Amino acid sequence: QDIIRAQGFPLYIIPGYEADDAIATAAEKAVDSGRQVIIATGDKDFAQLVDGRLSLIDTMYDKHYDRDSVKKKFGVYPERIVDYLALVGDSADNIPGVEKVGPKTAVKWLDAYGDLDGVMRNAAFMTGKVGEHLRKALPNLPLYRQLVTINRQVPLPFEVVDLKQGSVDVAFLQDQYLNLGFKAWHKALQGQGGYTKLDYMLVNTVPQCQGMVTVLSQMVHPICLLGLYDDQGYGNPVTGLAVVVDKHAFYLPFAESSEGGSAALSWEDAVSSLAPLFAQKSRTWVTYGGKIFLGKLLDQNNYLSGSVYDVGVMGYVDVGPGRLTLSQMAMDFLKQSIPEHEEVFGKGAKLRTSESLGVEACAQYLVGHACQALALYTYFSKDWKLKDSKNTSIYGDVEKPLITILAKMEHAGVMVDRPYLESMSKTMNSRLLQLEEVAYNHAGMSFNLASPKQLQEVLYENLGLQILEKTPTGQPSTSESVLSQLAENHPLPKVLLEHRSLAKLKSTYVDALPRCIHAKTGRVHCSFQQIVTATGRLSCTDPNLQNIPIRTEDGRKIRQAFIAKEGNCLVGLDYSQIELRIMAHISEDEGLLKAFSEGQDVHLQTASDVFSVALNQVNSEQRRFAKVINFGLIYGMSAFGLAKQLGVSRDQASGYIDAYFKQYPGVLDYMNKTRDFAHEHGYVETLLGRKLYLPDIAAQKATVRKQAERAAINAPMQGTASELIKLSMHAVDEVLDRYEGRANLILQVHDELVFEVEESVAEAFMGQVKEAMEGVMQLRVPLLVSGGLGSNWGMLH
DNA sequence: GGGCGGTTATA
DNA sequence: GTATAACCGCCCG
Repeated sequence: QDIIRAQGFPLYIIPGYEADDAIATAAEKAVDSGRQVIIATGDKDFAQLVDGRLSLIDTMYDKHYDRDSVKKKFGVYPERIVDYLALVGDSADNIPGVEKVGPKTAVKWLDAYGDLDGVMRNAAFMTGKVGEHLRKALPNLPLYRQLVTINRQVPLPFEVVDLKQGSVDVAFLQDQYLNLGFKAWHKALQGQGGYTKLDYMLVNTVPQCQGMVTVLSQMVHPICLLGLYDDQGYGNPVTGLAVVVDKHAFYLPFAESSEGGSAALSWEDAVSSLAPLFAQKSRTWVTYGGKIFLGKLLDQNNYLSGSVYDVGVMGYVDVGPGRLTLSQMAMDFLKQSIPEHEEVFGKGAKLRTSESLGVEACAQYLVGHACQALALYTYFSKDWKLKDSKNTSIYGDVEKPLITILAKMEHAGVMVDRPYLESMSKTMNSRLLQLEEVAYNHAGMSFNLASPKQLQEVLYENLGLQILEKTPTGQPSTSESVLSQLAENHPLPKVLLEHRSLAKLKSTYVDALPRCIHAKTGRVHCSFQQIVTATGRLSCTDPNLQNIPIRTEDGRKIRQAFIAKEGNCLVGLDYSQIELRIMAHISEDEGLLKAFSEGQDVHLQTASDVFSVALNQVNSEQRRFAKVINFGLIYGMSAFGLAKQLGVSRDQASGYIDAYFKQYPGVLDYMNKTRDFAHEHGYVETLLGRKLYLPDIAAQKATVRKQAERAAINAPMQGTASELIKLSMHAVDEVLDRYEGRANLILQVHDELVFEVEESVAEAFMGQVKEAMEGVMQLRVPLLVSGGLGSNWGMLH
């Protein structure tokens, strides 16, 4: 409403009346005062108002309606429209009309009998089904006609002259459009009416490319490189490249291949021409999502020797995840409008290829984005401290060196045993069919076991089992924890549990992984995401190799499908209790520090302290409880949550927590201080100074706020752990250099690194990596790394 | 075909 | 009780 007023349009709200009626009344007044009136609407009801002085315009379809065109469109003149609508009905207004009567019948009747009254008088003579329907609707037809008739007796609080457009409040609109992200309107307000055409040089031959390189090599400015891909997945071609430096912009469209003497430029030729530039050690490169580009260079045995500034990663370090597309950052930080990839290329089934879009459109898109990337680099470099108070830079020291490492990992890929998984799939399939049969027998009917909706009917309506938990939407839950409890009273839930876990393993891993094996390399190349998590962790997609099963026996078999190439083995090293050690370090709690420095089993030590028994007197249940408490603390748990997890009363759980904090007061102090800090600042910090923002920390709703408080307690520990392993990846990268290709880092799983190493050097390598990982940070507690090696990933621990 | 809820795999 | 990604069914247009 504010925007409508600021646009200079008078806005009237007349309580108790429909807008249709107010519009019609105003229109009639205007006609009476001798004016020609046009109503802009898509609503067909208005056709009843049309006469010589009043017409309609449907802006959605760019159509104009006068008397004759109303007759042409509906088959009747405006004065019969209400009769017509009463017969046909109007779903938008909830008028049913006469059943089975559509435009054809209505027009036929109205032509034959003049008007609705005529039709009604002759209802008795109508033959067939429609005749019956008409007679059935007869009593209601006058009401329908009344309902579709627009009321022209609305008391208007204005005169026709008041409807003139007033002045436009440009400043207000500019501000609102910017805040609301109405980019096109914002741009239109600047009087530019769309995106500015950019000047760039088209580079589509090898000599032109060499010419460009000659120009660029003499310039010292940062160069922005932005690749274009129809599909960002591993192994897909680069379809275009924008090169922007200072005031110069180039666009290189890539032809499939330049073999056979074609003059067109191929990606391979471009890399060869650009190689001298890539080799410059002092060059600053600016990118967005540059990891993909680095991967493409690795395919060509090439890489960037200079510094890589990825504005996506810089944005992530500065403001955290979310709103990190170039388009969003350009708007948020630079107040500049460029289109999203989706706006130009579409999405889903309607995704367009760069070829179908054409070189000019791709060039406009990519060069525009490259210009903004360069501007964002400038913005982050001056406005944003590359060095902070702790003399470390999250971007420069943690994230920047990681980009190349991630590109190398993805490029290396992982070997997966296809025949092994395919045979496992068959075994699982027959077991699933068996379970299905058994389940149908227990249920007394067949149904889709994978449908929670159908399952819920079977369990709670047909079998009458007790509803123990509800889903967030209020439906009775059929989750694992519920089914486990129900299994004590009925045989079906146990069968479902086995079916569920087996089906999950089969669809997510056993069947999916072979489909991920790349045709050219014979390996699986996942994608590590560097700018998505709230804590600084990496995530992994396409496929996610950070959630490969390990806990169950069946699950572990899937790990065995991850193997090493001929003559190599897999080496895995992981930090033990890393987050708990970080908590000990940050909180400086004496008891916890002591537990770790003495090299104790920390859960055993906790159990001994909390339950006041000697170390050698702790029983297995006490140790299990202590372990749950230790984990719970890292997650900011409450007595309620602990009780649920342990299956004890809330009071008992509360007692354990009290006993814990009494033994480890420094931990309690840390929790309180962290929560307070989060409330005061809206963020918390990792050990290296990364700010982790908590937008919900001041929420009105207690549940939302409490959740943010728990996240605040967890974030410094999870975040610091993520930094620690990132630093260890840098350290390990140097070890890898010494092995000259005989060892490669292939996976990172939050506290674990997995390598593929030549068997002959594996033992020695493992020792060096362990040392590098343990020495990556000096904390108040020692860092302990345990490792293992074997022919597959299932054998490493 | 796309989006969402329910569920489950990992650290 | 923290942090993720992916699968399936279901519902919508």
